[in-house]
Amino acid sequence: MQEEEITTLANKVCERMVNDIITGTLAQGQKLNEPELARIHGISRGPLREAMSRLEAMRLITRTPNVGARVITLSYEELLEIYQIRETLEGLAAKLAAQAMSAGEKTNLRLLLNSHGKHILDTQGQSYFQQEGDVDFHYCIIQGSKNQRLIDMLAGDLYQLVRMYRYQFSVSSNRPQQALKEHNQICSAIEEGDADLAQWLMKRHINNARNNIMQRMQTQSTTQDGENR
Amino acid sequence: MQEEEITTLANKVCERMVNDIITGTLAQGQKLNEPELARIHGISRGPLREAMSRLEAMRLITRTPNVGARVITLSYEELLEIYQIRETLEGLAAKLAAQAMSAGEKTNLRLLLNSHGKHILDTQGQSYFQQEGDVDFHYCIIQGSKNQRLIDMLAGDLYQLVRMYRYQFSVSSNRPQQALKEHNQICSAIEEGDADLAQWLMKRHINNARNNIMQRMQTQSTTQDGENR
DNA sequence: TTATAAAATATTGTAGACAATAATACAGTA
DNA sequence: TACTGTATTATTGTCTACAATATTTTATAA
Repeated sequence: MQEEEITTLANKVCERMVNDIITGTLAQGQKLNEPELARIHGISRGPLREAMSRLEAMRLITRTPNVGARVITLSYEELLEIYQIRETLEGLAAKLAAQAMSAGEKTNLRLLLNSHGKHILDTQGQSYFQQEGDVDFHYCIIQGSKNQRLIDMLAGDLYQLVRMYRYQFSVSSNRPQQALKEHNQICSAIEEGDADLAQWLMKRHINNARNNIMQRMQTQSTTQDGENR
Repeated sequence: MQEEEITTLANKVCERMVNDIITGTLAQGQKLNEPELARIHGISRGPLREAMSRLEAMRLITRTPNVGARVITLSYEELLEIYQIRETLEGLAAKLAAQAMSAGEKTNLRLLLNSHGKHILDTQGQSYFQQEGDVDFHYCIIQGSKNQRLIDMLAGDLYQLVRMYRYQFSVSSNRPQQALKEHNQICSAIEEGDADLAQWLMKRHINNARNNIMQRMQTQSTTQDGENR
């Protein structure tokens, strides 16, 4: 088999750097030194700069000509912006999914939620898995919309940002049961092909998630802002 | 004064190539030869490849490792996808603008529409200007939303795509009076701070525009598809 | 004549060196 | 001591050359 997943150095390093930024290995606001990064990843500066061009396009880093690149810094305000957009776009995705998902896809979605429910019963402290499970659910619906550009937007740059906020602010869901209930409601609406209801439920779901996260960020606020400027 | 607008070769060439793709100088589906392009723009392949990385991130070109890059090809289906997304996002922008625009900004928006009205009276055939004027109006509202990420999404990649469709399919508005009327309605709602109405009107406006464009594309269909594959 | 395989060519991917700009350290002066 | 201008260093931007892969051409055999 030649499932070698052919790719280029720039691609591989780009992926790695995305993860480094999201997980905080490359800290917020950190200056990115090209020769050093090239050495770390074992490549030359050419491909590295291509990777950085893509990171810039994803808005994970900012670049100033002749000065250099820095990792972005997250903010409460931007998180609000992102959730406003997610609410609208994922609402659209749910609406389209209710119209476009096949019977098989709907079945898989239901099975996914069942497994989540079982997992919550088994380990009622493990919120990390729930977090990823939440991702799976939303990811399935996004895919189900069949709108490729919408999929690219939500499952691409925007999703990386959401992941980054979750990692860096450690705001995994603390309400897995409630979230699962809302997921089930959305799933039912999709199964019944009730597009408008699916859209409305999804928007409310994301709005709830936002309020939850905001509340938790308030409490722990001003914990970040560290050694780099 | 040193308003030199400092920038890099990759940036300049990227901008130029964006325009070449949108206007069709680089035709849909065309293979992009790196040495040739580098020669044309008078730079080496390094910066050129950085520019292409950004074009790829904007999804104006597609790249296959070890094979090369091609300009994207537009399709009826993708245009539908884009309008679905625009309807949602610009609806959100109108809603936010109604809440966030300053008194001065609202005044400017009204003045812009007045000048459009005057222009339509003066030259009732000039649809190209109307097209750009339409852009100005939407652009103002997007900016007025004050949601920077939303602004980036709508005024960035997505907007370039819309421009590209307009150029390549020559679908400028053939209903300037009607469009202006709808613009005035939206403007009024924003002036009154009626966010929900502004959102609803904007969604309907874009939906109308989409129907108009689709109708015209139907008639001229299968006129494209040319000499390059 | 058609199909297959090998050679030749062209194109992309990568590395390293040089040039230009910015950041830093240092010295001189008020 | 504080400040300004200069020299030094470091970093980014760019170019050229080479390596690896893909494409095209040519030759050979069925």
